[in-house]
Amino acid sequence: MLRSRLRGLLEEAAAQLQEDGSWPNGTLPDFTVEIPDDLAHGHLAANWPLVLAKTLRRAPRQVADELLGRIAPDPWFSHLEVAGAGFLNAFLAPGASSAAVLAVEAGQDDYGKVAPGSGERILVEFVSANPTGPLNVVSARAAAYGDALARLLQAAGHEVWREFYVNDAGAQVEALGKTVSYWLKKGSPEEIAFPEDGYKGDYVEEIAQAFLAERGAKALVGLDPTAEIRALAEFAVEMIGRWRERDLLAYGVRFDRYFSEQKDLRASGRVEEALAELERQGVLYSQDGARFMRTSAFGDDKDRVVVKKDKAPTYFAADVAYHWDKYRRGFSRLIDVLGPDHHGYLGRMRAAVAATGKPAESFEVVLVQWIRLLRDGELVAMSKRAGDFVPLGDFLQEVGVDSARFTFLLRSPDSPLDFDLALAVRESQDNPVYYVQYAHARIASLLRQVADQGAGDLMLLSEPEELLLARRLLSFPEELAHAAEGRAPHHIAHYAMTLAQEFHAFYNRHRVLGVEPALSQARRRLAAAVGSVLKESLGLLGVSAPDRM
RNA sequence: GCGCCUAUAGCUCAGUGGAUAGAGCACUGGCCUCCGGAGCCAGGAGCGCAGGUUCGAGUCCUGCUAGGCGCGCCA
Repeated sequence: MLRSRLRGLLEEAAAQLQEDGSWPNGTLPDFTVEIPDDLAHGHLAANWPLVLAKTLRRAPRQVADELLGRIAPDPWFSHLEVAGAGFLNAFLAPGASSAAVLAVEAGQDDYGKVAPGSGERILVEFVSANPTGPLNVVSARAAAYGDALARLLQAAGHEVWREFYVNDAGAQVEALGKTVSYWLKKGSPEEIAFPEDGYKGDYVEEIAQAFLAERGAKALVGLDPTAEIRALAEFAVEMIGRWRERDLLAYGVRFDRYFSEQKDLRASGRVEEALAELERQGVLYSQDGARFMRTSAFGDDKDRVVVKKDKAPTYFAADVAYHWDKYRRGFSRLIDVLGPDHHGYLGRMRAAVAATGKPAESFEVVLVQWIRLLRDGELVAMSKRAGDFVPLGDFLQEVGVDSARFTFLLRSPDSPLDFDLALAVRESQDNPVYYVQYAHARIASLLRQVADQGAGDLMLLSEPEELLLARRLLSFPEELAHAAEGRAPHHIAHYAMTLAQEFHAFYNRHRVLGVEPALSQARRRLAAAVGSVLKESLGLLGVSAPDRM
């Protein structure tokens, strides 16, 4: 909206120059319009003359002058100037302030968003933590990221579905069942040794107690050991699932579906169907008694086993089936948000997608790096199996939802993050999120006090601080699109910080109340517009925008 | 050994190939008779190392160093 305005002006000027023969015809190279840090470089800066210099074979500044001579007057810009090596710097005029306020008002709470239905159908899978223990703080980052990404994509006009893959089949769940069994029998004549691959957290004992309370010891009578462990595992997974949903809900994350590997894939025959599909595609072959998939033909390092010697499908086979099923449900794009420990998996998964005949670029993976948990500078080990982790619920209790989400979303997903728990708790009051929320509350308070007495005159918004706010507001749609495109919610967090900062600066320097009515009303509308965009930004991050704090 | 991510201010991190590299926290000094001082203004200090591409590199390429993670007929 903002950048494209300047871009349009420049392109028109260039078209004229081409038309009258001053410039050669043909496609001109692309250029950037950026928001400089230093206002001396204008509100906006374009580098086209620098880029064009080679094509046109003349000095950048001369190109700039030629462009400048053809640029039509525009109400958004007071003037443009040539600067530096050949930048075109543009300075905003009150027309831009006016346009900014009107645009935000017209958009209601959807300013900058793209109407739904214009985009793709996207399935975002995230968290997908093993169902063998309560969610811990490591999942918090992935949950914040995946949810914010989903919100962003929705804002960008896509239809988005959030899914959590529950990996509830296989050895680890069995180990969980064995551990529950251990606790049930502890202290009784049938007491058994703690399972070698058992889970050490206290929560398993809690599950055993709950089993006794809800089902009673009789529930296991007559079951053979395998059936007993299966029953206990099922109970445990269910209970952990309830904890999981409770924690995620408290965190503001709601999944459209928890997709069970056991029920939705294996029991329903999806794995066999997917394998049959792969057979049809002719990408399977037998070797050493196992069934292999020719993933190496699609860019993987080597071929992978899908059916083991013992005829059981591998975890990989289930995952192939899962993704195949996602496409079959009508999604045109899949985004997997995974931990860095899964990256060894990407090659074969991409190959699998390609092998089922789907366009490779429709399957995206975002690796969210670990957070390294520290407590007073000491590294905290985090292994579910060792029972040494910080549960999500406790973490949120200590740090707070808004504070936690904002902290995670301020960072790019591929940046490893050191998170000192002691520090986070101590400093949660200093969290940048409050800076943004404070700006919003301040505006809400202001609006409670300044009566709406007409439209005022938006063209009076000509102070430097007002023009900066106009620039920031006008850039929001582009910022949003850019963040969605780059799968980068952290751009929105930084945008919100900057907008809040620019509002605080404006507010400290200028008064809304007690100035002439036409100006007062214009400033009221400007403040309201800022408040509205702050709220939208925070909303995209899943952070609340309180009117009072 | 191979692969992925990372290295920017004292700390935690931003930075679509552009100008004098930014923010928050921490530290120092100023700022309300008045719309919320959880705020504003000012100050110091930084791109791991070496090459290359480019008019221009924190950004792209190569090598090196350091840290994290991964390389099963486990899940």
